[in-house]
Amino acid sequence: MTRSKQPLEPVTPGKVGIYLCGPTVYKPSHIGHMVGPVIFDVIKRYLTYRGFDVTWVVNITDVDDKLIVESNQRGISIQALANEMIADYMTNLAAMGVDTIDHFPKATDNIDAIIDFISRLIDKGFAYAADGDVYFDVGKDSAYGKLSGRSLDSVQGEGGETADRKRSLADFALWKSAKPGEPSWESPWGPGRPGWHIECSVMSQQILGETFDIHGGGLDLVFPHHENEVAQSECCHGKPQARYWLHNGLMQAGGETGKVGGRSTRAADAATEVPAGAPAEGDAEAQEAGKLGKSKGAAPFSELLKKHAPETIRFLLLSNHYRRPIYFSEQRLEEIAASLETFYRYFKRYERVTGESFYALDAAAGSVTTDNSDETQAEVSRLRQRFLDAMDDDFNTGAAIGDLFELVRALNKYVDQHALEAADAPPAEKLATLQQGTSVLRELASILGIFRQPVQSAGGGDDALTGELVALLVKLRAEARADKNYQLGDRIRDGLQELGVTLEDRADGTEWTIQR
RNA sequence: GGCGCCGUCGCCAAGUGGCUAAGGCAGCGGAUUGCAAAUCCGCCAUCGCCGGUUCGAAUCCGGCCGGCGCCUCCA
Repeated sequence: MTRSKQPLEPVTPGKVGIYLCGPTVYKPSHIGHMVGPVIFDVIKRYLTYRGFDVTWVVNITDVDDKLIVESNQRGISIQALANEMIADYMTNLAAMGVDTIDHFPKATDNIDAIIDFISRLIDKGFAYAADGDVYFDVGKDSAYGKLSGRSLDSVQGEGGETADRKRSLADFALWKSAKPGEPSWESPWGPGRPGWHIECSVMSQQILGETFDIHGGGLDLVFPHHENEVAQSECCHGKPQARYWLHNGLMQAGGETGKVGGRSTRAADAATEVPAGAPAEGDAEAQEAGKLGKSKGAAPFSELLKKHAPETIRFLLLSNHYRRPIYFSEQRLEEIAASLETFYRYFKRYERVTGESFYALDAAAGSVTTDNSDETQAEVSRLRQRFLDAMDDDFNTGAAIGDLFELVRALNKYVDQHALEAADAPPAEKLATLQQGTSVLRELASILGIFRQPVQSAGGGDDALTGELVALLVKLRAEARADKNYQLGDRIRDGLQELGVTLEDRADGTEWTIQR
């Protein structure tokens, strides 16, 4: 509520309760729906790493006008629709590596509690029933508007057919009476269903308590959703609902060049200089910038997953500070994928040198950095500390990732300096230093929830035959080179390169990778 | 119109009063390599514009320009 960073002081020392507003399950999720979960997954991982006992709740809103409309259009029940979209959401979360959510409460599982909650608000005079509807009376809440920073008279409120039942247009529905054919539950005010905001007030309180620590959601939810939620909760029990509010920036659909909106006026300038109808049009969809959402028709997340590795998408979401908007484009994802190769190549290199898989390293073992007499060890512990400082500063994952790149460079340098890759039997203490430094990388990466599993092996081809064919060409090239027939060898290599196969000659043979 | 956010290297992106303005992608030079690839080393920005506060500002204040979000469903 202070609109500033504050030190974390949990309600209960050592424990942290987090509530993140989840999806209304009426359509397949798009990439925007993954932003909050990925960010809070990292937040939970970090707080857990720091020794807190964290409980994280993500609600599922499975009854709402939008579900009714969509289910009618498709001719299925809202339960069937909800189940289908929940399954889609869960699949997408799993792909993103978000597996730290403790509770997924559903609105329809908590109707009784919602009715109780509304009754209490009526009893306290903060809400009133009208023709089967129940509305929250914003005029009774002197604090209304404190979260989003707006004054009551600046709130328009929704008009429409219910306008005449409300005391003020800014009042919002806690309970909506059912029209014929609509799903409904019995209540003291007649058959109906919950309004949009009430489920979050109720379910957060049920699981995390009246006052909990962190409430999150997209920036677009600040008003009216969170404003109304705070109003309901705090009028109901008279205590603060959440101690800290974290709102993530929204995903912006970017153009092909990655230049979006205000990031560069040059694109706009150039456009005005170009005669209408000339080049620039290209791909109208890609030129458009703005928030993703149903109005923009963002692609289902499952489609995106077909084209890009999950880890690439996760990395994109963590590559800047969570409060800032994320500019999304195909080109951006390709750049991210290219930068990730630096890590993947190091992991393979580490395995060549030590015979041990990076992924087998113990993520918890990285913390022991005692000997700083060695230059590399000193650098590793310096970067580790900088990473943790960045995370302490409002979960600055963008800065933290920068430290990861510096860390991998320090480790590559160490391998180079001591020629560990060339040596038949590298000195044990050198290997120990390398292993120690690499386990720090593993430790820090696990906080971000990245590099947890090997990505599909970069060797190997689309199918077995491709792999065998490449292997055959590599063998032929090796024979040509053995005969000093470099011309033929290079022709094979260049030809493969044109097909997207890159060869790397090493002391112990030739390694190859396919870019797709 | 009201409320809020933002403008840092070709692109992405840290930094919000004082070390040489992180890091990535792209690019250039070098080491290495038969040549490459990979790796390492080096080079590559005075922070939208104007004015002010200050010993000192990308960082604070004011104005301007540009962009975005919310005010109606949206993570």
